[in-house]
Amino acid sequence: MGFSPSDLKRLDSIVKTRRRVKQGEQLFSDSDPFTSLYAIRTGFFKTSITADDGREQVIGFQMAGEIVGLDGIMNDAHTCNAVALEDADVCVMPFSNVEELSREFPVLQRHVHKIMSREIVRENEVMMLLGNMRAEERLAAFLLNLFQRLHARGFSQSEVVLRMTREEIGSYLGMKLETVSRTFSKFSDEGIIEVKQRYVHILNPDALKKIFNPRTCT
Amino acid sequence: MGFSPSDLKRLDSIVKTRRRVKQGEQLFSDSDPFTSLYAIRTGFFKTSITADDGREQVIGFQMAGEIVGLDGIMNDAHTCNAVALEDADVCVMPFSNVEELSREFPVLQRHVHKIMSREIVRENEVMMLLGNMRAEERLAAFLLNLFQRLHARGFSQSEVVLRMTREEIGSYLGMKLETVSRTFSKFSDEGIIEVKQRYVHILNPDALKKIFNPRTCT
DNA sequence: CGAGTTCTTGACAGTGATCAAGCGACGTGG
DNA sequence: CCACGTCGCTTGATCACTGTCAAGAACTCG
Repeated sequence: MGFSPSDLKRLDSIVKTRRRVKQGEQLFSDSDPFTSLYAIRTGFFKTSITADDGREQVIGFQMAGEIVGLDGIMNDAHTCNAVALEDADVCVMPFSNVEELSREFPVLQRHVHKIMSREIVRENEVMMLLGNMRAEERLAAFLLNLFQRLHARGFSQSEVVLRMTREEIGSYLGMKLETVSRTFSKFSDEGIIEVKQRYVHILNPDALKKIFNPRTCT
Repeated sequence: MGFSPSDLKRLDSIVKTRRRVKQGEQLFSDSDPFTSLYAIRTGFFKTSITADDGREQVIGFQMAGEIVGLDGIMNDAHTCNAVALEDADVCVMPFSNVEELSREFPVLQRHVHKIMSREIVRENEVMMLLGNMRAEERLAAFLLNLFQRLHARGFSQSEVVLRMTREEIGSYLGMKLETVSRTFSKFSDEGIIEVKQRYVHILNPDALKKIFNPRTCT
């Protein structure tokens, strides 16, 4: 990409610190001081915020290649929690280094901006889900998105063992765990998927797409 | 702030282009090429996305001092629409200039990052609203947020003439316009607010806070 | 002043929440 | 290796909140 060896060495310094996070452990939590962004190398995370009265809202599920911690930049303190849903390995990227190198390498600068913009656009889409869609549409969208991301990482596009509970899916999608369970069962009865606890097998992806977006997928 | 006159001149160049947007007109729309961020000088905007089947989701309402267009960075194309809800005046900030000057002035760079992070955090909060809250809580949160922002800009903290319709409020909050109207009426019956069409007068802000967050405001 | 838009309100219906019970899977320790 | 306890999942019955449909009132703007 046109970098000199010394450039590459400096760029590499950003990702040299690693941190392991065991399943169930927090990578960071609400009100922790913000120092770094984290690039997920392996593993699976959920991020969530907690209201004063204790209600939890899952903000997203993150997997290898994705970045967490962007929420902390604003106030130099994190505003959400990141918990590993399976043993994970992350690159710790001190944000001051990221900023320093961004000033030097426009390609990196652009990349950082795109990552933040992508997160904004992703959340816009979630708002559409939560504001306009019904339970079946939400779960269909969730499954399609999850499988698409897994497939991009070389996993099967039709089978998965979920890392999150029904309750966590429900929190993300703005519905109760019972409704998640019932909707899974409904899809199963209709032959669209096969479900057994955490195991999910997509039998008819087109049917899911049709549920997600009735108009365009006729 | 320690800038030389020539620095200031260059920084100023970022905000020299102005654009007027009349009520009802679009500042940009979905799939427009992305070139610039826009800083609102005066006026009031809504941003929204439209699903393939036509359903609209209002993403946010923006007022003086706020930045719109961040969604476009990701793909060099906008992914939402920005419509003026009252005559507006914006600074057009070509994003390539913003990036160039960010490389030169760390203070500006940090500022840009914070703006993007703030937008991410704001959307996290909206997800909490949409995923966990009931109609009354959503509307209370909406009013408190709106008045807080207006007050920070020197407007009354108790009276406002809304710029948006019931339908737009409903879209933002994930509820139907009738529910918005009924909830306004309910607050009015309870003596918490006075409403007449677009005019809203907060009589009892503490009651609103209690509705928004029952636990902490007892 | 009149047409069209926006808002309010009522009656009713439906989706999803709540409450409750039982089942299944998994892990730990005897 | 099996028994048991815990946690997560499924399913049923009922209920409440909000959506839908409808009509009329209030307001806005040409």
